Amino acid sequence: MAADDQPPPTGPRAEEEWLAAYDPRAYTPVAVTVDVVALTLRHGGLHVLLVERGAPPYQGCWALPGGFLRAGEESLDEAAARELAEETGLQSASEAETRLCRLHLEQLGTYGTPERDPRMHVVSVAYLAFAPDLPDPQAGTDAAAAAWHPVSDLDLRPCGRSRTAGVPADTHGGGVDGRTGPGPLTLAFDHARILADGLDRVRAKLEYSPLATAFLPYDFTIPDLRAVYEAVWDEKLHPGNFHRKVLSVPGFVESTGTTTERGGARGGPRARTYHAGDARLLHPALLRPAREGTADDDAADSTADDAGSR
Amino acid sequence: MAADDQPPPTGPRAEEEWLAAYDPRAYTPVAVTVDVVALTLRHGGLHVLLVERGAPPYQGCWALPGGFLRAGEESLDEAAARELAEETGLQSASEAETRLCRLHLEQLGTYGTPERDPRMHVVSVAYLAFAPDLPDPQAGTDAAAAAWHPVSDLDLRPCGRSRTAGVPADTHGGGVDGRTGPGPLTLAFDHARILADGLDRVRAKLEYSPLATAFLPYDFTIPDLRAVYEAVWDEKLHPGNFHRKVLSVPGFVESTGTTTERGGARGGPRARTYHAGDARLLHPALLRPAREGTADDDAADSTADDAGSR
DNA sequence: GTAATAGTGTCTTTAAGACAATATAAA
DNA sequence: TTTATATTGTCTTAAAGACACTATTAC
Repeated sequence: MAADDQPPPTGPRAEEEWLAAYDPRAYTPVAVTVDVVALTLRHGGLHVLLVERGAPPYQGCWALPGGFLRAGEESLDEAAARELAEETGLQSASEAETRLCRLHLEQLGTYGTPERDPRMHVVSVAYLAFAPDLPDPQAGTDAAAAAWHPVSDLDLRPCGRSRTAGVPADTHGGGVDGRTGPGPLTLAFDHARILADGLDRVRAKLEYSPLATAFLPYDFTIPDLRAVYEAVWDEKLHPGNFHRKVLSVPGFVESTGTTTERGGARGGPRARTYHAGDARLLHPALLRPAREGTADDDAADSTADDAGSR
Repeated sequence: MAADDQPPPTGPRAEEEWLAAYDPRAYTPVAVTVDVVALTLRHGGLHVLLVERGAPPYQGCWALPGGFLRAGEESLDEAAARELAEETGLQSASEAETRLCRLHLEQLGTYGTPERDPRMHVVSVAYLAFAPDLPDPQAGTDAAAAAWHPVSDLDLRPCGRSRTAGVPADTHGGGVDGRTGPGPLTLAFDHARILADGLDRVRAKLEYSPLATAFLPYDFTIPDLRAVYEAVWDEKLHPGNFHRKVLSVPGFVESTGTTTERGGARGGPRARTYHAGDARLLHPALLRPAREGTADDDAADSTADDAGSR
């Protein structure tokens, strides 16, 4: 269903309640927001876009960028794209087209426990975005501060166990590049959980989809692509086997016929360049090397999508 | 973020708007509902639970069971479980425990285009449920009628292209078992899309998760399990290879040491029985046979979850 | 008996992973 | 020259799929 049948206030289904469905202001409200887990690769490491909260709760804490769904005006996808454009500061149409056109945006999952926001019941639809190296976000637009943070600097443990709302995690002046913070940052609300789910998703998705290319510019080399996999999976891959394997998957990459201008920073021949092929699914998949300790204790289903077949 | 920063009405971020976030009744409302794609196996075929709408819009059409999120009272998961229990008529605590305890419930995705419900902006969080053969739903509880419909009888084309709201698809008296309908049924709202996404998800999930066992009673045979795969994938599988493969995946099934009482309906030896093992991910996966025509045109990412690794 | 099915064995092909080797470019 | 890296080759092992075979049960 979409909207009908018993409205929120419990009780038998009477006619007046039926009609009440047409005026939702009459009963307990729910807020709908959209949050974005935006990932990019900088200096060879995976980074996530965060904003610093300027007001309670969790004042001074970092949080995922997001905002209210504009009711009646936009879809969830549109709201996510809008929030991301606002928060990255890529607001001008030209820049947004240039930098965000290659952006991949997909729904991650929806989080809606009543107590996740102390003020009211908030249902947040989380999105996952991958983009090639983006510039530092322009402040002044929205949040107090926005910055790319290395994922490895964040505390992603199960939950914000100590819900001491508003404690500014001692790393206030972490700097705009987020790389000088002292200890692991804790995120506001249940954003650590959302980010963890997003990381699980992107790690899984690299296996059976060609989305690693969304982290790279239009033309790239096989070693570039390998660097994406190594950063996201946090594992070294065998260069030779990786190279052969990528080329063996139909539709993954297409040769441009040219090579890079220079060799690698530390020597080596010039690499050939490629761009993304037309495959939407990798066949066969690029399976992650089996981790011994992590045999079966992965999350088989935490929250949201896939629909990817193979 | 969860709830803060600019409230829906556009404009610069002023203090009064900030405070307005604490009284969401002040601006355009959004309704949050939860819809469930409940799948079960009956007579060897995949069936979905539908309810017949008793009021406009789409009066007389079939729709996914669902209802409003009870703001402040329950999480999304709880709302989905509640709706499913209500709609299947398994309301009594004992029955619900007996029949729904083995139920698998996971979030599918969230649908929120402004025009998906003609009355107002409704954001629907869709869930996917698998269960062993369930009884026919008890009417009288909620919707006008609820019934299991063979998935093959439904029209799942891209969209409800003819949005002629309220036309009762000529199959009004299709019967409670939903198997005597004349033509393919069309679903209300965007429920055809949601169902299609759910089917994509379950088909993909059988590959790398042991969830096929959620369609079966506690004890089952390998041929039972094969029947689940064949019904969901709509493909015949090689009995010998399937049998060996299932047994070769660690943690998929565990032998009970006994066999069925009788052989197959049409002859054959008694099969050994098993129950689900403790693996949460299949390793190696049971890959679907490659369809020639469907090489790459699957949906690589339509809407929501996974977080399943491999 | 006849027909159908459970379960196993074997073989071929494909893909993954471990190494090794060669060529090219930076310092 | 030295060192690092791109790219290709070879070999071993694991798994998928095709096919054949035996044993068991319903009718």
